Amino acid sequence: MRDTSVSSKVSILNAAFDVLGQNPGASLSDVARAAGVGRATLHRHFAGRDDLMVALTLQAAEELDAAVDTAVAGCTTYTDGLRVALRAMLPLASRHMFLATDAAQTDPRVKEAYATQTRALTRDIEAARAEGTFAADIPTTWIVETYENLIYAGWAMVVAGEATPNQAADLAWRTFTQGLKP
Amino acid sequence: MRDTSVSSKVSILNAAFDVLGQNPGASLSDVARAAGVGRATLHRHFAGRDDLMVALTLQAAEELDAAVDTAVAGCTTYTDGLRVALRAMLPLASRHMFLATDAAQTDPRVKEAYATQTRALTRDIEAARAEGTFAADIPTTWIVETYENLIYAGWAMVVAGEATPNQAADLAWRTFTQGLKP
DNA sequence: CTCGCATGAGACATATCTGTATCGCCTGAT
DNA sequence: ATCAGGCGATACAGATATGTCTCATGCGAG
Repeated sequence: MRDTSVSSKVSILNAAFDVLGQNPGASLSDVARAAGVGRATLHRHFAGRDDLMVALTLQAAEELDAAVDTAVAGCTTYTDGLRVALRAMLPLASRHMFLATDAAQTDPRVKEAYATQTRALTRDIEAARAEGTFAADIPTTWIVETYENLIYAGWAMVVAGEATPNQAADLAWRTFTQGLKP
Repeated sequence: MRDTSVSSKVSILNAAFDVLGQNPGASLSDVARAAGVGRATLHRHFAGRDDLMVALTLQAAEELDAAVDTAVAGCTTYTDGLRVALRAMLPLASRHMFLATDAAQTDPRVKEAYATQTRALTRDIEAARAEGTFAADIPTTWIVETYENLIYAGWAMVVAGEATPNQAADLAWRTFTQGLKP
């Protein structure tokens, strides 16, 4: 078998991340054109829009897992793990948004991937809390919410050209722990 | 003139905030049904989807302005103004999102409303910075980004039933200024 | 060189959305 | 009571998206 099939499938997924990320209502024709493949080829690899959305979401989850796992490999504390995970996740923020999208949320695999992701983050935050990183009277759910939204904020800075990914990650982590006061 | 016309127009706008806020790709039939009016009536009040989006965005901007203006009336410092403005904006977060949507961004009135909103927030943050509220080495653009994202985070807490609007606003403001550390 | 297979282009049918027009009904004003 | 105007329901046409199928092409494996 030629390897063009896997190649075009990857092209479609990458183009779909771009096109559907910027405009979730874009047509599959737009996605196929952006991928440089025929519309029929897209339908050969994905049954339809829903199938494509599920594939995108699962790949986003996979990429996030891989990036975070690699990044936190050398960390000795959970707090430091959160710091480097934020740095690793920030450039993938636009893909991470697919996880939170309701679109493919009905698929059981997607639901499981999202739940696993949230559960892992919650667990690490609880562990970091035990290390004394967070105030005792702040709910864990708020910490999770803050963590994710600061990642988006950082990525917005990068997209706006106001910061490099690492600068944005440092700003986000500093704000996460200390806030903006002098 | 009977007042039913303004009534149904308001119904449509409110339903559109809900329906299109939750699913931007929803059809105008869905909006009309949620508003409890016929599809034809929707077209009588709004020329089409674009027109409706513009109306939603302008009303969101207007509501935000009014809420913030009322809230900050008695504030003596810009820093305190930011604090109470956050509290006032948080319950309107789902409508504020329409301002950031690219959908109606081509309309000049929408562009102006969005630019005015951002400019006012930037100005107030600069003024609060002069009051010593923010560290000198943090860019104003990042402060703006953080402010808006913490509002969304707070609203997410409210939607999830994890906090009341005021509790969420307090958490957001505390995180904004001091971060999450003990 | 020849064959297999994925692909691109395009035809085709179907479904949904959209915008417009029409008609009868009902409500509230006079 | 009468009347004007807003409304719901419905029909209709055009546009777009979607899913399926066919056919010729080109590239690589054997």
